[in-house]
Amino acid sequence: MSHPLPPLTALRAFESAARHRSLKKAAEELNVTPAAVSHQIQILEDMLGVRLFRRVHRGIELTASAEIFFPKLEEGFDCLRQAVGRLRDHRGADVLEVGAPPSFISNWLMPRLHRFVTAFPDIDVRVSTRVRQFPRLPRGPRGDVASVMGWVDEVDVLVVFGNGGYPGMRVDQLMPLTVTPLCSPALLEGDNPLRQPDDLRRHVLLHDDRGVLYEGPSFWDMWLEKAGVTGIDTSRGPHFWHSIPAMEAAVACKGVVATTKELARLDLATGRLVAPFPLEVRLASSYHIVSNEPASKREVVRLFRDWLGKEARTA
Amino acid sequence: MSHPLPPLTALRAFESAARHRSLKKAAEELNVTPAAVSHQIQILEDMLGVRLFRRVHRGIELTASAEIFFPKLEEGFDCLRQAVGRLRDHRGADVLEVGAPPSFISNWLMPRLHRFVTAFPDIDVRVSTRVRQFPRLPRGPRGDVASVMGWVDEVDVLVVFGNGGYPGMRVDQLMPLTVTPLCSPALLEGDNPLRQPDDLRRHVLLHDDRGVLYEGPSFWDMWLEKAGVTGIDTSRGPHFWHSIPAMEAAVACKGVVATTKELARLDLATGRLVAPFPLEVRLASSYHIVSNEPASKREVVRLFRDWLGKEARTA
DNA sequence: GATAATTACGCCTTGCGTAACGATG
DNA sequence: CATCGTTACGCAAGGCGTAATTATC
Repeated sequence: MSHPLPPLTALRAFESAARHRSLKKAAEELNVTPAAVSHQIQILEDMLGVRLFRRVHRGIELTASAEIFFPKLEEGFDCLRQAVGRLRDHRGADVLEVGAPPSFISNWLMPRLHRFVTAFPDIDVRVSTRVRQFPRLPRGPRGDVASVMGWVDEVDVLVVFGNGGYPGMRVDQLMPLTVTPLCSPALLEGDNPLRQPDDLRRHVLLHDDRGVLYEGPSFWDMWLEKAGVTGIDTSRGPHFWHSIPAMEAAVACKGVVATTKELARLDLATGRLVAPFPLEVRLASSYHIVSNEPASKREVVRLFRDWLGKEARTA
Repeated sequence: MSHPLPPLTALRAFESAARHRSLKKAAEELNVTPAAVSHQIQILEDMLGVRLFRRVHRGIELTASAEIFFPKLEEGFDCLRQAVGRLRDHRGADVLEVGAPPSFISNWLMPRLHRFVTAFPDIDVRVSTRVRQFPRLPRGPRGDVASVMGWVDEVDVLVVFGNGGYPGMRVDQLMPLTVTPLCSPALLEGDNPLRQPDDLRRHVLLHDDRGVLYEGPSFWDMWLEKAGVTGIDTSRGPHFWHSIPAMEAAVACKGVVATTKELARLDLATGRLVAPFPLEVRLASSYHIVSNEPASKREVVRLFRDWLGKEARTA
């Protein structure tokens, strides 16, 4: 324990040579010349003060010391190989771990992912998510950054909503986002039909609070200001930290939600939701593709990043 | 298996840093600077394409990948440390394994070894022996060399009888040997008292065949020729491959043995044997201290070799 | 401001290849 | 004489140190 290990390259050379009972085969395994292996083993013999191989005829034999030495050594290197193998299985050349918020996954990624899987059938895509615990994080960009930094190392690619300022990371903007009111088509008719923005004062406002949490102003305030509507009390109505329950409430005719149109693509297509007004407000924040520096260079990560960008442009 | 391991120094740096949860402590353990450890870990992160440490506050945290990676890695390096430890226990800095023929051990080494042990109480001396299987070995120097080469790597120091020509070995002559007839004191009197060499023709000749096996001429032929005695049939009498049974036969009054006086020191001192004639014949072969090259440099080996030489000169 | 980690730069050791040599069946 | 291991020599890269820098409490 207290003694430092002998040079590791020498140990590796010996382990391989002892396993193969041949310097030549060890040299092949290690992709070096037999001379290099021979040299390493002599270094080891000198450092340990023990002869390890008996040079005999055509090849080598283990000495008694080597017989004592070798088994644990082989076991050790087996462990190292296993350790690397585990990592390769978990985060291997053909394994891609993607992290994203639940709303992005269910409303944007999943409807498209089959195309990536079809295009690259050898890549094992694993999608994981985290529900952000907003109360525990500081609001605004600070909390955003802290959350990303604590997550990005656990995956290969992260898709996050934010301003993109993640130091030391490879960051690509995926797509800008636009906010507009959305509601059930039932609200377009009935007692208080939604015809113009001013009609909103007679409806329940559902609040997707991501605006407040990430940007400062709420989505409703942003949109109503652009729409030139005044005199509406935006403190009314239920608040949601995440977009999915906010949109579900809208689908259930509980009111009108101001949220990102891009995440409602499916509900809009199927008619569960409609956008009653053409005005859309571009957000300062947007979705970003984030990877840490080592991961960003991996082939699978590059492929997926490119594919995400192409999907965002074409759809 | 098929993939080569990442650089081992990088693996070692990571293992140490992950175990200590600190680059600084790892640097201390590895006797390098924190900068070196940091560099190694970045190399590893780049090669694996995975971030391993989350840089946080004062220190580091393991990422999920590192948590998967680390345990087997630690186990692996533990095995390497154990492997080296076993070797150190078996052939450690304070362990000295001595090999010698049985006759040398019981008749020369053991009576003196207590002085070495007293002088160097921290050195754990382990004496081992091999009974040479003469029928299986070619006679003369060739068999001698083959036997030594197959033994010297299993011990730290070998004391052997021979001509000293062991290629690639560190060889020191321990002491020259002289041959003279030895017999029980009972034979000096009685019916056929041994007064002069010529009296030998009326006694049984016991043959210590090491002369034939190592040098060519038998001990009896050598001695009788020097003594100027002719007409004695040296084919008479029992032959022994090893000196101990030959000397035991002499002690038991079975006859007169021509053997190396130096190995009979104890029996001569206690009077179990006597040397009836002053003539002693110097052998060409002698005892040599032999070590392989790595072992010969070890401190304990150097000490023991010097001690052997001093003992041989003073006694 | 103190501690720990990272970066930049340069040195020097280490590991390796080539090629000639040695041993052995 | 064919094969495998060793030796000699020299190059190139990897590993490391020093010192300045960054980050975080």
